[in-house]
Amino acid sequence: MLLTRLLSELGSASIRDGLGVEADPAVRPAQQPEHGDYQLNGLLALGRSLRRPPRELAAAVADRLAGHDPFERVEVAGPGFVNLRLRDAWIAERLGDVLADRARDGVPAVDRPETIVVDFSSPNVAKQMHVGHLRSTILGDAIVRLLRFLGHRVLGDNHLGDWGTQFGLLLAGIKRWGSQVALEGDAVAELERIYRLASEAARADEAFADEARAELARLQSGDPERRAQWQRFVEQTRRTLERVYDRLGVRFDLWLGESSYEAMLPGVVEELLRRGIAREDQGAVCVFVGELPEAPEALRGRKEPFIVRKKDGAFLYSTTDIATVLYRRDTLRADRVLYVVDVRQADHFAQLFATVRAMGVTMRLEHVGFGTILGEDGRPLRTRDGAPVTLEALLDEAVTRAEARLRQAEGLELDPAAIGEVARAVGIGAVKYADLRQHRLTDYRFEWDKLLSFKGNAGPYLQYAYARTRSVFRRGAVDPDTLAGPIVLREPPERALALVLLRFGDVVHAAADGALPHLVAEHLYEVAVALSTFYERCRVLHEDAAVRASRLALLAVASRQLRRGLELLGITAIERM
RNA sequence: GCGCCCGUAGCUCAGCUGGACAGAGCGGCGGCCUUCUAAGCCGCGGGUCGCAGGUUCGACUCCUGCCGGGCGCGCCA
Repeated sequence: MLLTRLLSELGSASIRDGLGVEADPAVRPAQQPEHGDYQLNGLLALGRSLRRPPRELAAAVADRLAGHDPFERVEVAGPGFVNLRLRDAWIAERLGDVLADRARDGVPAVDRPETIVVDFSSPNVAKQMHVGHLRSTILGDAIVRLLRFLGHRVLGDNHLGDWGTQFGLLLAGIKRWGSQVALEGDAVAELERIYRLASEAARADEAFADEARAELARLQSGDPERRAQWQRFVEQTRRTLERVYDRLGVRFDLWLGESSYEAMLPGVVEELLRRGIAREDQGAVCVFVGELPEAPEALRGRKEPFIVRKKDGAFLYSTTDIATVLYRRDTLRADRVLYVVDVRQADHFAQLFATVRAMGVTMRLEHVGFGTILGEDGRPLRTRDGAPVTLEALLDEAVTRAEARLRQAEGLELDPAAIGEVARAVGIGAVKYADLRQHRLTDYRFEWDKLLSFKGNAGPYLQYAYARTRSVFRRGAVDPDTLAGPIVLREPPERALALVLLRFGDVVHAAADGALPHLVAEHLYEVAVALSTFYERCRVLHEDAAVRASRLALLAVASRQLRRGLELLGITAIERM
């Protein structure tokens, strides 16, 4: 159930009946408990446009609203708010519906499913993943899960950087510094080493740079030997990547790297030229995006071009990105594409979108940007020696630290054999939660002690809250899936918990619509807090049958919602900890 | 130079797209384990929402200017 939608519909109908106009009732959860559970703010705005006193309008609407089933109290307050207090029994019944809805936990699917491509993670071949890829991977995965849960056909696509200039450098570098032994060992680390040497050499030594360009030309013209070498790079890299994705629990539907679009590139440039969207300038083919009628405000009048072919004839990632848009439209039949990419690339996407709009592309394209992960010093996260932190090392440290914390915890309900598994779930969950906790656009500070603190708003707290619910079911020897209530709300903590739980549908929809997983994180934290308070004040198992049945049912909804919410964020729920 | 983003409690962050006295976590102070996990709960203290104007019945939210910080801007991705 979407509580806000339900209340909005009642609100709109009451405005229609009472005032004879169509208007958004602007339903919001009440800020203060004295104001009730929900409030209508819409009459204030309406007062202005109708030039009538808002309180008068609010009174008319409150009148129409008052009779309806959900409300215990409807009252006009302040300058023209309508405060709504929901009936305990109504809340309990709706929660009963959620309890019965085992498939969706009360979150309705969207009315109109779409095909949505989510472009995320997208690391480079021949490089290890480092923290720079963490947010795209975690955020992208959560967004995929959210959209998919709402019934969309979602294609998570790992748009690998598997084509381009770096391969010329790599091929030339291998000839010079490659070690067959090392390549058979940790191939990606070796490739990375060679790449570093080669890119340095290319800067210092023109002859070597030429050599690299020649290698690239041979690769791109289909030389079989180089092609085979490249293929090996891709395969070796993919194996290394899969190891990290496995640990993170991340899956893709597609691995269509940049090389997949190679054949389309000449055609893209031709079309742009033919249609007059691009023109040659200083030997390069450029789209002067600032001149396009499709240009957004921020790009209007900009002089810098969007270059789609270099003066040496080579294509760029801009070209590939255009081809990718066309492929996603024509072959994947996407309605929407989400690019989960660092916000610093906002200009690139603005240019890309304006260019493809000029080509007649109408599907929804959205750059889902995100901020930078900062170290404890407030600068972008790096190792002591300035190198980017690899994801593998980061995850290792998270698990190690989690295990150390678990071992020093008192009252552990864990047999030693299970510690490793729980440490993995807690460590990795903590890293993910630290990322998903705040608005994706803000830069955030990565602080080990905070994210693994095991107290306050951190990943382990949510996992702990879930584990506690499971513990009650175990101790009571009840199967939560067979509980049927009925739920009766007796104590304030029960009502507070129930009300929070009823918001889940609204939250999941809002999070999916805005690609804002932090809304789910925030909600789960509220559930956990409400649950802890409930737990503190209300006994469950040692009560008489009716109270016990009701509280177990309430707990079952909370338990499932935590599990579902964590799953939507890609965080493992733990049975015991 | 042009453009984008940010500035909210000592620290880390929310603030639902203008609404009722601005919220949470950490840290500080004080309480609570003979009852289903104290990794918890309850309470207290803490903010001129960078500054100055403007629009509005009403501004953390919208507009303008300034200050401070981050980032992006022809042939890398």
